Amino acid sequence: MRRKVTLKQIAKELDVSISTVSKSLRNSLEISEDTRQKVQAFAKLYNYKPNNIALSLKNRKSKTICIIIPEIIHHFFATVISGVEHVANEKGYNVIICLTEESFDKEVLNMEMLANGSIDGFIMSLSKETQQKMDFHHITEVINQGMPVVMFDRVTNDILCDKVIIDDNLAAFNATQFLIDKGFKKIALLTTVDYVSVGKLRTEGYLKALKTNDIKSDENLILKIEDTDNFEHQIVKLLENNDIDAIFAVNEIFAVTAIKVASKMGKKIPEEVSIIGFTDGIISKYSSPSISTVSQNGIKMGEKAARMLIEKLEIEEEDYEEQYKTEVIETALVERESTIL
Amino acid sequence: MRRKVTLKQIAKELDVSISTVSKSLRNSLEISEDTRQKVQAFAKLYNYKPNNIALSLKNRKSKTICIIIPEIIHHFFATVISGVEHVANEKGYNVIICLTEESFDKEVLNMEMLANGSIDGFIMSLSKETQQKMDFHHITEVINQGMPVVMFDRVTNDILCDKVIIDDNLAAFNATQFLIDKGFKKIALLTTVDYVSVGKLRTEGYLKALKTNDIKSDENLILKIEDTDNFEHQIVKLLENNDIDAIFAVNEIFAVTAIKVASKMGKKIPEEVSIIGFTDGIISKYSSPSISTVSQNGIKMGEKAARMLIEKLEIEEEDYEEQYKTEVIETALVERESTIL
DNA sequence: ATTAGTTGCGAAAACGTTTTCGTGTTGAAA
DNA sequence: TTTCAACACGAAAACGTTTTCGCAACTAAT
Repeated sequence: MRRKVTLKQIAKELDVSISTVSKSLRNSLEISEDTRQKVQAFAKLYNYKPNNIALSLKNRKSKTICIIIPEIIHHFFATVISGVEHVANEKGYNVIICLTEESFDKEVLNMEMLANGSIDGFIMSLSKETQQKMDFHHITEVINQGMPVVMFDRVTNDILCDKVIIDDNLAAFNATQFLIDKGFKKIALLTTVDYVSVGKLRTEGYLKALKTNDIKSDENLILKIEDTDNFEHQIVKLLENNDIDAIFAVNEIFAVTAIKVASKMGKKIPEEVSIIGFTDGIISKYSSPSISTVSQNGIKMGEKAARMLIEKLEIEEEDYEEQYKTEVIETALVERESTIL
Repeated sequence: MRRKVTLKQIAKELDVSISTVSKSLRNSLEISEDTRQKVQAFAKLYNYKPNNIALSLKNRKSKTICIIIPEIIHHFFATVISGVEHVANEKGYNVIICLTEESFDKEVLNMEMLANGSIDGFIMSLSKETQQKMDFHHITEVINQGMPVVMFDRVTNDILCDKVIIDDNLAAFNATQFLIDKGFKKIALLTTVDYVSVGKLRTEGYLKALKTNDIKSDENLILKIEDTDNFEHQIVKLLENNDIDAIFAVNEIFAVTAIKVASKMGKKIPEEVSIIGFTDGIISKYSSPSISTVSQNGIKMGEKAARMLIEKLEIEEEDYEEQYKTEVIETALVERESTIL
């Protein structure tokens, strides 16, 4: 169990200075061919690798970025991480992940912990609690310190920074229009409470589609689910009390649960009720029937976010100009069994 | 956009030495009440936070651990991360994730990149390619440098280190026995190729259960799936050519695919074929019918692994004794619709 | 033989901490 | 008045790098 070898040790061993060793290893022309070879051979033998921490301190950058997400269990977030990791690796960056578990405090804590030199920038999606509180001081603070932040998916207009989103409103509009085009009129909406930014936007898209097609929206057909633990009975009620053609759900879980509930009530899918979901994850793919859905490409979002962040990081100080972009990732409608009659 | 304030700057501003500032902030008794208060007030005002990198360099530990997994998209691995993250956070550690995408080279690269001071220890699950190659030199090297490694799930006997596993053999035995107890005799097995350690163990458990119950194992009922992209037709053949009672699948994807295929062939589940899977993820839960499964608690595995690693990290050098444990996490059989007649 | 230019290397600073040790000042005891 | 503690603080080393600068020694040109 030998400890890692350092420049100092090599220098001592070969009876030269630390500078000489360092320069030799970086192939500096200052050093004679002879010494260079000697040092390099020795370094190779002892498997010398420069200490990253020391480099980080010297260069004042850690070549590490942090991605903060609410839950890793959600397939969508996992795909985003995957995209981030991919680009980061390619560019020589490491990725630290932090999970907020939808808690404001954990979000703040994580950012404060890491904003002290450990990382060069953040990629983040807001926790529910943060969105509810509308308290973004921790993010402002980090940005003020000159650390770039890229937000994705769950973003806020209150913060000026780069963002990667999908057009939730439009995607929801399209999904609803898709159902309308199939001839459905009584379309239910399973959505979240309004403070979840994407939920709200998707609800608006749904309403817009109805309006555009002169269909009166019906309060009774809209279910805003707050507690994601136990909402089956709410769906049961919705289906019992209304004569429904189709359902648009703003996420996979809502969609697949609707299928389960409807099936149990004896309603055939898609024959009696068509269903379309949001987020193209494994649930939609493997459900029976498989679920038509708005596909939001998490990998692409992650890749884009990472590219934007790293670009900001590698800009020279003097060339820096404060300018923020919001990139919109295309969504697509994936049709599967749940809407094919 | 002011840069982070350092001890040096505070010292200059207040016209004291760096030492005095440092000591004041750490409430050293050496410093007079007066100066202490002055410094602390100033530090608070400027929101001073010590630079983590500098601390890491000084203390020669980064308070960061790395988890290396093949794919984050797999729900099981995501749950493990979640467990690791939880414990790590609790103990004041950060978590870096690395994805190998089942590639040996990426696994080696990741470990080499981080083993140079960036992190204090590894938690890892082997990539498929590594298991196939049986080349573990990168892991040995890291361990020889005195860096603790904890392996989980996909482990190898060739490396001496702490491990967290489930008893794959026993769990598979139990699952098979469960089917046998229900009266099934023609039980098919959907498994992986043998070099995937857990696949092999589960296959052995299945075979043992058959043997124990004096059921002759039948080559034709065992499907070893290599290419996970396109194996539906193999399952179709299996079902067509054999009269099968039940299926034991070594993962969720195989299980849910079997259900889909069987349903399409007009076989009712569970009435005509019972199915039991492995890994209690969202697919099993939300599938229709929902899938009975061997639940391996990823969160617990992650937590355990993190605890073991951190314990090793915080042991004093002198008290260190080389001793490795292998912890076995309990599995449970979760019965759902796919086996309830 | 003096000067100028090259070559090869080392000293030292810097990144931001913590900590050990030393030192000057004060007040009290001898 | 001398001596000694106690007190309050600063200098410097250390963690492991990279890089700038300076300085010898040598070569070549005048």
